[in-house]
Amino acid sequence: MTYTIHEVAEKLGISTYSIRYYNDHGMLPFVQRDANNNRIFHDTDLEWLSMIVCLRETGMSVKAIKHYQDLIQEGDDTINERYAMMCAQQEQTLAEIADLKKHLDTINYKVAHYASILENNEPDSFVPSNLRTEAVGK
Amino acid sequence: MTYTIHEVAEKLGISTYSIRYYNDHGMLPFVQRDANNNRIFHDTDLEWLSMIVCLRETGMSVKAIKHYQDLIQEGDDTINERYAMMCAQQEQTLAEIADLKKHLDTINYKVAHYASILENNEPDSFVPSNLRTEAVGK
DNA sequence: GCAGACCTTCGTCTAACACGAAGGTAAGTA
DNA sequence: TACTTACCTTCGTGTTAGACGAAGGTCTGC
Repeated sequence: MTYTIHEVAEKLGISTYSIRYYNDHGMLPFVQRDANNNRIFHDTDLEWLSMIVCLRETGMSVKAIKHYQDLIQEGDDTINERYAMMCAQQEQTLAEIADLKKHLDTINYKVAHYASILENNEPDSFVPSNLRTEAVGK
Repeated sequence: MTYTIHEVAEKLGISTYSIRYYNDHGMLPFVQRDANNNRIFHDTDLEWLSMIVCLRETGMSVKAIKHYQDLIQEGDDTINERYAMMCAQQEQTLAEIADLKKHLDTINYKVAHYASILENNEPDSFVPSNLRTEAVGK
């Protein structure tokens, strides 16, 4: 089973630009070409790509992902470093989720604030209207 | 109580570059200057900045934040649009948290995988060692 | 035998900063 | 007074991770 770059893009929810970018930067070294030089992707490539997407979306840089992939290719001696990388990524992702939840609270507050104004038909000028009261809404 | 740009940067965990960038792009229109033309920040500026940080970290573009701020300055007629913006942001943030949690599962799997290899002193070559088995680790 | 739909590579453009350089000002100190 | 240190400013370029258009090749269907 093989896929075109467009099929892969759709399957993984990323752009063809990104896929070429990853390929050009050595992050997909096994992608084959057909007689017309078109990239052809196998399921294993898809798996790798989805790992790349996972790492990118959790904030790992392209450079670091490339390094991680190089480590894998170097073999068993690099398992310690790979382990460290994934631990760091785990921690960072947990921290980001926590951050987002905090920010979500602020946004929830804003939504409720506006909803109550709209419901009660209370104009904002009910409260002295200036930017200050708007800013964080504590 | 006023603050220097460095104090604000430290307080909010962002760079002075970012603060100047936001200021230069009209997102902090009330920041005053001292006799030497240095920016001086008040608590209300801090509140605004922390709202900017919240929106940026939940993925709103600088341009959209500027627009939101313009809406606030335009007054009560824009509450509907502001409400819509915050609702969209709320939804997007919820989606991103969900995404991150999914990715975290994948990373957790990797961490456990490496941990078990290191604990049992099992070399990776125990399993036919190639990139494929590494990729997602399902 | 040509249009349309793909594909490629190449090159420029963008957002949101990051950072260095050049130069001004203020405070501490020898 | 002169000098150093430590800020600040503006200006301009560099970076990351793509997004996108243009030019041109190739396959397919009519």
